Amino acid sequence: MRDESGAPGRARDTKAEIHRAALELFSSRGYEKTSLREIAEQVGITKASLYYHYSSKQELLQAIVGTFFDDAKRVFEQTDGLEWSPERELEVLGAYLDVVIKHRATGPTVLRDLTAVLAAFDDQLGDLIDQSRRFQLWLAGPNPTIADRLLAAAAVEAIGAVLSVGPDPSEVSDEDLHTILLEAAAAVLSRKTN
Amino acid sequence: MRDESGAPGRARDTKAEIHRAALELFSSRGYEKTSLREIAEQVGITKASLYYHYSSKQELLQAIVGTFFDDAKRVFEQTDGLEWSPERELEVLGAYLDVVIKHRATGPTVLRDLTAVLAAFDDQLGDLIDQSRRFQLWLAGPNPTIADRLLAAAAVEAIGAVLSVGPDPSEVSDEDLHTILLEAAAAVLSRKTN
DNA sequence: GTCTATAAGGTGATAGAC
DNA sequence: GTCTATCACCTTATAGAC
Repeated sequence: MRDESGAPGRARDTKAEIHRAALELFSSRGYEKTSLREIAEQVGITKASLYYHYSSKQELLQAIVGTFFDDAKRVFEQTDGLEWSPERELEVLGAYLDVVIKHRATGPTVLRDLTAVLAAFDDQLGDLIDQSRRFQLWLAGPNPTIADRLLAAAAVEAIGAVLSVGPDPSEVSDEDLHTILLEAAAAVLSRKTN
Repeated sequence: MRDESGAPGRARDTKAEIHRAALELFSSRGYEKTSLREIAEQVGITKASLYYHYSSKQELLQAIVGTFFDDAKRVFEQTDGLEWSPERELEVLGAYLDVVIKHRATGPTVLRDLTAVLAAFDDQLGDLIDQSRRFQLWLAGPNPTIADRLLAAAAVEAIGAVLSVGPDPSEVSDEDLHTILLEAAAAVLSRKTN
């Protein structure tokens, strides 16, 4: 009766280890190609035990990618009803960049098996895509041309270069990463007509 | 003895239809989640017949993505031993952009199931990654700082915004796409120290 | 919390008739 | 070129003992 859900006792270690092992395997081998047997093996338990902690493979994926989506969603929502201005544009873009930097360890999993990720978030998917679209449209500025919208998309893509450096901060610090890529994205947006 | 390999007789239609159906299904449902049964069903043949044309699922994927990789490789190789200059930088970037635009229909498949694609090109993978890295390093210019290399990566990522518009040229023409995104990528590269 | 054992079903691939 | 029939395998998931 000691460590149920709140207490950080031994019981939670297994769940955390499963999470860690899954993230690692999903990132390197991909979601579909990683079987629950492999994850269980790496942790040192059996498949059945794994099911005690996570009731499905999808739930495991949701636990891994979910926090990233939540954070991203918060940034997207931030622009709803917000009046556009050049300064706010940079602020919002910077906030999004921070989210990507923070969750860059989960980045490869999202990139490598987007299909599976999308399937796992099937119910929230409509909202997410919608908000992402509104986010990019907001970035495009007032009365955007098609070129403006394309540039907004390119700016967001440029931020994805975060993943071109490894997850450890050996080469570049998070601050440098933020500064350099925000500059890059801003340079793209500066090509807009407004 | 009429239509063997060269002649465009009826015989080749099935193979082309398989290719088309597979591209469509891979793009929408993903590679791993698309079964050969589904592809065969869509074409109106059986799985076994499919195997007459493509001897494995991987071979089908290779046929779909292969031409894109070949074209991309050619652009990458182009920079080997080529002396860097601002003008050439734009030329090379434009050539890469053209390749992405040309193959944008296969883009989603590569993006969505990168894992499977990488597995299918296991043997050529070392070369491809190596050449891609050299390509980005060349783009970074002479004596690049870490920031320069990051910007080169961001420029390449920005070009990926091609996929944010659909595969049909209804909204934007290929020429406009080229102009706008080349400008965007150039804007990113202009932040470099050289 | 973890185990063994097993269910139920789909997968890629092959053999051989037509 | 296409079919029917089948194989061997692996998967996710569950039941119930310890």
